[in-house]
Amino acid sequence: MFKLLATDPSCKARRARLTTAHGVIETPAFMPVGTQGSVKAVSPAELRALPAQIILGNTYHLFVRPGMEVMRHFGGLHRFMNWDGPILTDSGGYQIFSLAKIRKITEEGAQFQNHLDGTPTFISPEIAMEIQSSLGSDIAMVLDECPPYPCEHDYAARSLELTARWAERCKQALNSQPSTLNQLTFGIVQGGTFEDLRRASAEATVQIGFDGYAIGGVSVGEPEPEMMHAVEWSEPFLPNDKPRYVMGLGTPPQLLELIARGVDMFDCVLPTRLARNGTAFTSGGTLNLKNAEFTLQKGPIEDGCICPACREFSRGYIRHLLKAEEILGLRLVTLHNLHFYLNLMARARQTIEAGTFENFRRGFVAGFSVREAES
RNA sequence: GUGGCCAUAGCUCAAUGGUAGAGCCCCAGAUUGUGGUUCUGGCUGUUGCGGGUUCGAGUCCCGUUGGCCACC
Repeated sequence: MFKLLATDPSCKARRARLTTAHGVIETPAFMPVGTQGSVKAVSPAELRALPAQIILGNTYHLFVRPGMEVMRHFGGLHRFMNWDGPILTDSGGYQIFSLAKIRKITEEGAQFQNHLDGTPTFISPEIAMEIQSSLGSDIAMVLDECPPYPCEHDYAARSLELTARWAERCKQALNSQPSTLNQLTFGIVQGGTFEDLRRASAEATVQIGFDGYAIGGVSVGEPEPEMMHAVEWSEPFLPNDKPRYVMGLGTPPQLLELIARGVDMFDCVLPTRLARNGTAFTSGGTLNLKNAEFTLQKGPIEDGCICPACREFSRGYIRHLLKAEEILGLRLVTLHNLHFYLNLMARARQTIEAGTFENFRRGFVAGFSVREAES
């Protein structure tokens, strides 16, 4: 169930509410990534406190480890990891891109030599749906092929057609699985960086009919303008009354730019991954907290921030933890970065409701670049 | 006291008598449906000290200082 609550008068930004089996998601929403049944370095209790509304899991990764026998034994991913909120599971399509060296694509599906021990691992559209059903996913993603950048028009065209045929098979598989009645399923638009192919892919995916639509095949190495075009060329052909989800994005300014282009949902590893490498997000841009300039700084990562790291600890202490490779360091920066992303979405929701989103977006984007411009 | 081995970047160590290097540390940068990873740059030297041989010495010779080992 997806309900539009407000739209911005001067851009395509939407304020909406998506209802899933494990709860409601207020959009625009950011979804922390928990590939292996864990948002790296933080507990479900900490996620709830941030507050995260929904998290991601990954079909491919959970399929190879711990495997579906374990998952079914524990009654699904929610119970296994003790997260009772909504979970969206990526289908493994991205691994077709990221693990390109160890997989082969056929009409039937994707054959991997799994990345842990080389065991042959086959994921078809039907298997992807079955796995996500076993995981107890609230939002399942169809299996797609995510082609790399650059990608020739001809390959992108054949790829999106394969993705559409796989989407159709996912839909058929769902219809024969009564256990997935409470599960939402999203289709995925591909089409590379080509306007005609983005439209063709969007129309083909909408034709099949899903509970929501993702725009995939972005953040695969293309320049930012190409990425924005890929979204702009897909969005007009997606129904207004279904959620739109751009997969794998992005930086804080990118999220606001994409919200302005009509996107409702995001996931991205940047806040969690960069945190583990010592980079913190602030309204002025990113800080590499390992840098020597922070050694003696007593203030928080960001003034006024109410996250667990900023409430209690100084930049200098967190820098020390990071340099000393103390686990607490990357936990604190992860909590801060996730709070930053989630708070950014909360402010987007507030300003869309208030009709001031465009003003907020312009101000934030300008402020975020200040630091980069100075250096 | 005698004999032997050793001494090169902050650390651990390379370098036929022929432009003193590597790894780690340190200082920066990259990272977008996961990558605590990895990658890319950068800084760093009276080769313990003093002589000598040589066109040329980290390298060979003499002395000296310090460390380690063995033996009286």
